[in-house]
Amino acid sequence: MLKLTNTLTGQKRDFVPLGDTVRMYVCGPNLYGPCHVGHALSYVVFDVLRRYLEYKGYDVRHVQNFTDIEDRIIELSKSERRSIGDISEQYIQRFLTEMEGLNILRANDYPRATAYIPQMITITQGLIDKGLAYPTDGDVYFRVRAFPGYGKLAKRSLEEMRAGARIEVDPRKEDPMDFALWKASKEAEPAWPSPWGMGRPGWHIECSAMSLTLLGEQFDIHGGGHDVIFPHHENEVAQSEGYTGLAPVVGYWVHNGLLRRTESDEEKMTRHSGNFVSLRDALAAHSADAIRLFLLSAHYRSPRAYSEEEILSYERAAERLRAALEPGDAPSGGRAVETEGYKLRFEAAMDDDLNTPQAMAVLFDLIREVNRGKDRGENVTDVQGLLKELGGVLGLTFQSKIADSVAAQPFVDLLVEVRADLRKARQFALADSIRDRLTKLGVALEDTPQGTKWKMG
RNA sequence: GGCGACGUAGCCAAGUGGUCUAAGGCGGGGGUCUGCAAAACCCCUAUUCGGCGGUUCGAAUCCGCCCGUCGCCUCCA
Repeated sequence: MLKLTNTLTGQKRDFVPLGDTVRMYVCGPNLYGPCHVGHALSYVVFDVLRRYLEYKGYDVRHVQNFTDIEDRIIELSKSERRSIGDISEQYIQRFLTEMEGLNILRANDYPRATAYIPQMITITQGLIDKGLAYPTDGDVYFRVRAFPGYGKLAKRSLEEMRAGARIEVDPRKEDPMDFALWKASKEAEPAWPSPWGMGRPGWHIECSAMSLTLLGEQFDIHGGGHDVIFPHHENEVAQSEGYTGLAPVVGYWVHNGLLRRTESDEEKMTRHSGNFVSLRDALAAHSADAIRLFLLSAHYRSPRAYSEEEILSYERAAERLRAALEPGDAPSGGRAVETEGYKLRFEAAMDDDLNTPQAMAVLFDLIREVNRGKDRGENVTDVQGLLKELGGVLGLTFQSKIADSVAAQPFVDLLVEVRADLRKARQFALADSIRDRLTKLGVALEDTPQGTKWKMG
């Protein structure tokens, strides 16, 4: 039985979906810039959650939003004199390419905020009607003190938050913690007609509108980074539960820990500070498997530091994984290796709030089992099958980053053949010299009883 | 200042009351195999879990204090 930690209750509990299909909403990116590895951590974590749910036999409906209307996109649009649609389209394409590069499964829906303006207006009006929101000068604010549970997700009282407020208080707000559902449009900004005049939505309302529309008034999982608990998700709870009168809106709030840029930096990655490693750069330098193994090597709720060196160490581990899946040359039908125990261990680890470090340990034990079986001349197809299946739950591709250069292939083959003749003639000095030179060029040779194998990378 | 996490080998990281003289990865050392390598396999690499006290028959795991680090407190995955 899968257990998940719910941020709202702070407790790890059995995962029981509300219906036949698991409904999962994951906070997606603001489209004002490229994604970084911190985003990748979050999306990989929820990709693994989805894959594991599907492995366990659930149907999963996975929705991830695109925020295409927000202060920063508007700023960018002004400074670059491009339309919001143009900018968001560019970053959506880049996002999808990078997700594919990381082997993250496509969500069932990628709703864009601007496509849900009518729903946001409906919810906003509904909250006004219930006395949970009030319009002022074309803005509409949520009235936090009218919502009794405000602060329950972030586990903070209104008093505590008011005391720590570090932003100048807008005098039109009834309470400093009241937040905008709708903002009156300023000059030269995108705007939509509403009962309160031309304007645009606040940031938080989009997720309420899209999740309620696409997943229903109550759904199973809502994911995102730890930094988005307050105010974003806190406000979403207030909006959604305030509007529908149903609680909880989300069965399991799941939040991943944040990624820092480096050990020495001691600061989380953020785009606005420029303190980040772009996902594109990471993908250019490393295989998807190495990046995924690195991101999954700590529990998803732990904060991490990005480390090239560490990813490189997982590059080697990923290479062992690939090698283990190469067919053994033992006659088929030999003694098969027992696999059931490994499968159970893997499931027990994943059931325990997605303990991916432990699940990875099972994978590495399986690799050893495969290699041992190969050495003994046993039939390892079953173990390899399990390794591939469980690795697949973690979204591993078993592909190396650098595809062997097709053009160079015949020349390498030629050198390897020449070297084989030299070895036969016991001309070892020359043979070794060829091997050394090839090694320096990035071609690794391996002499096996079946002949010499080589690979690039 | 308030709230919440965390501190385990050279590095990363699981484990949260007895099976822990602590998983797994990377790195390092030795061995088997090999013409020599590589890969693979085998063995070794924390009697100890930030420090000091306490609870308990028993603590890395619970409690208290201290030291250090991080996150949130309307930009944020």
